Amino acid sequence: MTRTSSRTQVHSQDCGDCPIRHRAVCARCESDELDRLEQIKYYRSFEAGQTVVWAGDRMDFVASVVTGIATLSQTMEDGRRQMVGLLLPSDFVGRPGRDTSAYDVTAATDLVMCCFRKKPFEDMMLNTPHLGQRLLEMTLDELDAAREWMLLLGRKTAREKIASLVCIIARRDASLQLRASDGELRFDLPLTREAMSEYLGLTLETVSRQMSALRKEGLIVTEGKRQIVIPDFDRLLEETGDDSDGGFLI
Amino acid sequence: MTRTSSRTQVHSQDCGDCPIRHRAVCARCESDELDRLEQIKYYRSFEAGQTVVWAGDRMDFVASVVTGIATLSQTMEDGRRQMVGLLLPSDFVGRPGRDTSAYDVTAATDLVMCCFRKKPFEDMMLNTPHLGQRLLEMTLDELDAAREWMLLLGRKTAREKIASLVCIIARRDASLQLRASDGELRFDLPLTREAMSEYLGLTLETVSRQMSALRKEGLIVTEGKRQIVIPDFDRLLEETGDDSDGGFLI
DNA sequence: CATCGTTTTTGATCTGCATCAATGCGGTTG
DNA sequence: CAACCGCATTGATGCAGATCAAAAACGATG
Repeated sequence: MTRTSSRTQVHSQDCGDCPIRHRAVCARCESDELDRLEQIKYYRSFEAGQTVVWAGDRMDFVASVVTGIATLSQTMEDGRRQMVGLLLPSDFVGRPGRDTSAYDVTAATDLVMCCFRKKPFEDMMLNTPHLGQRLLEMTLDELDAAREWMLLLGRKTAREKIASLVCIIARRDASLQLRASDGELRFDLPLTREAMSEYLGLTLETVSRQMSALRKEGLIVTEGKRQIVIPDFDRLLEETGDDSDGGFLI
Repeated sequence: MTRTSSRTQVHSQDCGDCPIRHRAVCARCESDELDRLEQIKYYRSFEAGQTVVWAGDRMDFVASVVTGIATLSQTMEDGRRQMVGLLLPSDFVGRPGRDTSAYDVTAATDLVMCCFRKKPFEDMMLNTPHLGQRLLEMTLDELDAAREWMLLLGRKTAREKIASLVCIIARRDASLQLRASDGELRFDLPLTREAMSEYLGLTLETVSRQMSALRKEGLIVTEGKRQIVIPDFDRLLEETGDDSDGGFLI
């Protein structure tokens, strides 16, 4: 299966404070529309751990992540939590046409979001076709990501889940990072063990144990608090259970 | 959390052979666009068990389910399978802007699909805003469903998974079925134990055992091959682990 | 109606991950 | 520097669901 997700291709052209992430598309929008966007946008900052909105709360804006990481999570009555969205810079939050959040939105790291009041944003969508088209494309990408995630949750072992997550972060982060000549890959893993466990449908103890196992086997190296080095990306990939081709790497 | 999914509201207005499912929206499209749609559409039938397309295969059409049930599945190298989409009549298949299928598409029951050659369909999307808007809305609904599904896969027990699936099918099917006066709900469960296990991330043995357990406790009654009766829907709902309000029932 | 293939049920056993519990490790604060 | 806090690691044990295996139910077919 060759999965040429447009997510990856677009990523290198991101513009953090553009609501629709893809500079090439924005440039095609009429300039007065862009001006109007400028007028209705504002920034909000959050500290790591803070909640942006709770599931069920009124949410009268849509937004895109400028810097940091936000998560979407669902919680069951008894407290069991499952992350259902991981938002990196340039990712979009919020659903046009709905006025309450369906998920807890949380700042996993210090976070800056670029917000747009929802009503004006929706109005603009009506007469700016590119906006809707771009949003559709992004939503389809997210749906693909969600389905990949479902395979992970439903069928992968703990070890495969961990390897997959590390590879996913590495891929999404790597465009911004340097890659050493020998294929070594160095980047930040900005999630706590607990956040990782919520992403993977595991307990944090299992996450910790499996991280230790991968470390002992030399598949990953941890440097300091959150910095991670992957000496051989392809070898780690083999632990994910995914198709070896994968369609695209980095 | 009140989840007023537009999926449910729209459902009662479905038109099976309309590509975009919602008659009220279609009616707003200019009639010559509708005519052109008519010209490029054609029907395909499949028997239960047949594969519509394999992951990675060329897919030069988009389609909507007319009758029957189709599934989207991902397969790992060693054969582990996870269902990632369950398509009932009026649901949409295929991604504009991608020419290979990312998933195995399979007929879970006898199936009729209404297909549109992709190129003309994409052309038409460009100058029929409503088409894109409707598609965006449907994709957002699917994303919400996928995220609900992720919670099920990552955090629910086998028992909760089974109860959830039965309730999901009951809800989606129920609009077409009769509901007895005493709150009893009778409908078809058109999935094999294996298909259920692929949906839920379980083995078919576990599915069978948990179905038996629910049957013994009187939460469900099976009549003949695939007919299911839920004597008390609310009581079954309590077994799903979901918020008791749920936002919307049936 | 007997036979056969498919699907489902049930049983016995095993195991991967959860659970419960304690210890370690920086980083921050008084 | 000591005390403390949040986070991570490691250990001991239990259990839900997987696995392996067999029998039963059901429908189709000659």
